[in-house]
Amino acid sequence: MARRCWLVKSEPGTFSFDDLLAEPERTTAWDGVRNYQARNFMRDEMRVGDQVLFYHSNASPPGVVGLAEVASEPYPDPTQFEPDAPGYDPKSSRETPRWQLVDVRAVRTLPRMVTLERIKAHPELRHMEVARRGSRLSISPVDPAHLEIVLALGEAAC
DNA sequence: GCCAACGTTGGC
DNA sequence: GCCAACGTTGGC
Repeated sequence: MARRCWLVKSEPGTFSFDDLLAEPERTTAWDGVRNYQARNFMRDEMRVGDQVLFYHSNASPPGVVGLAEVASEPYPDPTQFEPDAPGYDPKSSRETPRWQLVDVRAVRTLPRMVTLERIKAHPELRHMEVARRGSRLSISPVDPAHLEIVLALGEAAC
């Protein structure tokens, strides 16, 4: 099966790529996603080993800062059952959980972050979901060729 | 902090 | 099923 590539957004003030590196096994459950399209990607299409671009949103500047990978099969997001969690969903039940997630593991920090500005200025990368005006999707599929370009741009001498 | 874009909710 | 109101995202 062809390898799939993804981009996930995170606000560095909430959870940065350095925070991910600091986790045990450099891995965390990608919890709190409450958007059906993003959930469907995790539940139906992500596979262990898929490459993931880690994007800092609401940052200055915003951009891709690291490479990660999918590190688990999908499973129910435990925070949907926790009344005190921001992602608590009273309409979900343990019998038929509404929200699924995967684990994400850090692979490496990019020597040079690839800013949204550079992505938008690139003749091919400008077609990425994250470059779309008004794009709010927190998990999006990435063309493998685009991922390779982003990684190349993220090398120090480029 | 502003505000455009977008998703969700709920009245009808 | 429509759509206005509302809340959130996220660039700037």
